[in-house]
Amino acid sequence: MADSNQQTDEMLANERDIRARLGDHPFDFDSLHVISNIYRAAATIRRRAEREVLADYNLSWGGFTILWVLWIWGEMETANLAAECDLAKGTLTGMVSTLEQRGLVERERMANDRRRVTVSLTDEGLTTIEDVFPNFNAFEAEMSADLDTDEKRMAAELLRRIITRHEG
Amino acid sequence: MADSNQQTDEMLANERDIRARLGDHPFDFDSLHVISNIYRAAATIRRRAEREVLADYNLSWGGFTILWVLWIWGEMETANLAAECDLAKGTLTGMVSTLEQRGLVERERMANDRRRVTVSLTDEGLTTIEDVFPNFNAFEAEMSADLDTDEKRMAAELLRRIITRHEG
DNA sequence: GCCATATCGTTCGGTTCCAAACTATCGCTC
DNA sequence: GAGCGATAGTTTGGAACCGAACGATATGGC
Repeated sequence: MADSNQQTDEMLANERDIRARLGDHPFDFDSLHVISNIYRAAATIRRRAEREVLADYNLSWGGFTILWVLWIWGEMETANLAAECDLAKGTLTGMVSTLEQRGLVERERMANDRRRVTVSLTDEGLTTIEDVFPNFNAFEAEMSADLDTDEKRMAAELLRRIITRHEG
Repeated sequence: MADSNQQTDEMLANERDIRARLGDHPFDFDSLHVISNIYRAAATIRRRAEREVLADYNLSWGGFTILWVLWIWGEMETANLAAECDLAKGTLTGMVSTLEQRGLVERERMANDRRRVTVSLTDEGLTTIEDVFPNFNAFEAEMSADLDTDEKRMAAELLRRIITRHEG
């Protein structure tokens, strides 16, 4: 009992010390909150998407993204596909292999440059993404339902400024 | 050459088909762009943070987050720490073990309930996070440097609305 | 033509992460 | 006070992911 109180006292003292320590320095809390909220929102979105939408189709976030990009852009070289999906090329190789084994995409080595490989949707891949995407888009709408249209566009624009500054 | 043109033609035709297919349905592009930009921004931020800031201290994003949370909040039970770090509790176990082996945090089984475990910073963990955090915060500022203060607060608020709706 | 260099995709080793199964402990009920 | 749900942390199995090293192919200079 006395032990437990002592623990609590120590904890409170610790917290005061720590807050004082943080207060000492002119940290940039506005930047901190933007960055940490971006990360937390992304993690929440991904977990929920995989559980509530993609699990029904046995797709991971990355697998879905690959199908989506191939759907929008058509046949693509591996390097471009990796860039578009925002994945390391080594990561992409494995995931494309998985999708290929499941018959959703196919690889083809280019005739004029044998180093290059293109990836494209199979018929089954096409029907899959056509099936998944409406559900995924409904999920996206639900996730952002507390924002009105202007706010969504604002958020997208602010994020775009962060992304493009640091990718280009 | 004719082969290459044929490929290009096929690709263009594919793209037209696909765009037409997308155009057929009333998809919610505003929601789509918010969600995909959140995810892409988060991935960019994490990769750069790990490479440019955390690698010097041999910390992963998750490891850094644990140290940071313990710094701010002091000694915490495992379950609360997992929630605060936005990690599955099983994930936390492994990462705390790693940090413990490196002498940055320590575990203690609670006396009044032997199931519970508290985690806290060691002295070395404290000096580490005191050393890392200013650099990390500078990195956060750099990542969001194209946003002015109002825009940062706006972005943080919009993201908070997405997070809280779907975590609470 | 031939070697040096650059550029593809893949492979490899390691970490992060989750969900589900498991173990140990607690608290409640009879 | 013995059993039986509930709860806390750990273990397990597997996927995703990165960076670096690798092998194969193309290209340019000599």
